Amino acid sequence: MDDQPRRTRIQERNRARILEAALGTFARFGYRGTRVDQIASDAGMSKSNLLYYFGSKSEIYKAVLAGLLDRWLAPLRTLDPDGDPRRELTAYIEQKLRFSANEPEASRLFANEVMQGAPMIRDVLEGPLKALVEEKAEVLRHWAKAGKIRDVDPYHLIFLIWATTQHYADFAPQIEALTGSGIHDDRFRKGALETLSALLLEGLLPRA
Amino acid sequence: MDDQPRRTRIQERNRARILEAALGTFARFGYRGTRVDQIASDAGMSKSNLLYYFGSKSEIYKAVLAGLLDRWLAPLRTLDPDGDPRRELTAYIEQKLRFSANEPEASRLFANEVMQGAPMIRDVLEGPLKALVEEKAEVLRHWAKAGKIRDVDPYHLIFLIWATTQHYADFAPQIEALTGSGIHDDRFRKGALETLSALLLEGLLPRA
DNA sequence: AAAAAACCTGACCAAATGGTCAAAATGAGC
DNA sequence: GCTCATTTTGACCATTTGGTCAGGTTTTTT
Repeated sequence: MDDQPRRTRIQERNRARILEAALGTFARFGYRGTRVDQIASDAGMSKSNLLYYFGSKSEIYKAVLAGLLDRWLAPLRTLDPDGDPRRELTAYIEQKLRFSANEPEASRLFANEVMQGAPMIRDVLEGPLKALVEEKAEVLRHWAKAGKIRDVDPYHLIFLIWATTQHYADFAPQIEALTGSGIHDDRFRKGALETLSALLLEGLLPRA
Repeated sequence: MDDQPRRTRIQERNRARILEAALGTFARFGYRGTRVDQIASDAGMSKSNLLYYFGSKSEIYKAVLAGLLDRWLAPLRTLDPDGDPRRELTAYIEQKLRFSANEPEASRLFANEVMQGAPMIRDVLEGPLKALVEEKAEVLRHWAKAGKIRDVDPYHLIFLIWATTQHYADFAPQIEALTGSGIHDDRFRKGALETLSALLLEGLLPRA
């Protein structure tokens, strides 16, 4: 598949710099809104030099996305069919919130790519992601059948967790404007986790 | 404030066309990623003619956003402090889902603007929106004190509703790839509403 | 230290982009 | 039909953008 690229130290360092800078601008302005020049200057090098490492804008974009998808997907993989639903789901939410806190730009880039119609990652969505989600949906159905959780549509449940956790990264400016804080703050993140998992597990209405 | 512009029929029609086309491309590509030329061609007119109606790209953008904010905010305004929490929240979720179904592009444009740091609407977020949200948070706290709902952080609760409902518009391509359907579909929307309100109100764990 | 390879720069280019303008075409009011 | 205001066009412009390239500089290898 991937042949070993055999990279120099300089290459290693500069490619990393470029990818980091590119993540920032792609996340903010999308693919079309991003200027190669700006990536270069953010990465602290000339445009010519940047293009020495990545032949074109779209090549940078693909490289950034490729590194991103795995990290985005990882938390879902850890959902354990044999675990306790309450524990498992709380852990899942926590991992997703942590991702939003630690890599908000990655979250926003993913959102941006999907909002544009997922032109670059459509095959991943329809292939590996779809398979994984179906597998985990089956886990949820199984829990429901065993009476461990209520019988709800597993897809909408998964979407709810994605939406709420990613929201803290994707809409960070709004949240900051309204609350004066954000998911990067430890206390805030703890509050979000508690409220989210409590609502998801116990619901809003008082129990009889 | 706004002086009456006194517009021709032609102006009325062409401005509307432009704003609609602009909504589409701004939602997809963001401000910087959008090309004036493309808006014009989507609106069925020449770039020159478009610029006869709106003097510049940013003028178009501002006009689109201005028309959008009210519609985005409207549902929250209807939350009635004297109503039954269960009814009120379900109605709120339904309105937000309807918005995602009927105006997905508006939802995506809003998301895009916020993700870029809300440069154009920051003052609205920090002013009117903040005030309205604080007001409604107070309603939720009041319900909690009256024992009508559980005592949860009202802000995270509001974010949960925003996140989940908007997700169906903003991440439509992903949802479509995974489920083969989307919020535009009546049956799908009904399913989303039922699952969402059930989860939010009753929670996932079976009641004792 | 010489040679080879890797790295970097600045000048350059064609295409695209936001925007202007004078003049032509179309419409409304009489 | 005639006049005047509105609308539309196409040619044009300066700037920006993605990308190339020849040659110079630094690092690595021998």
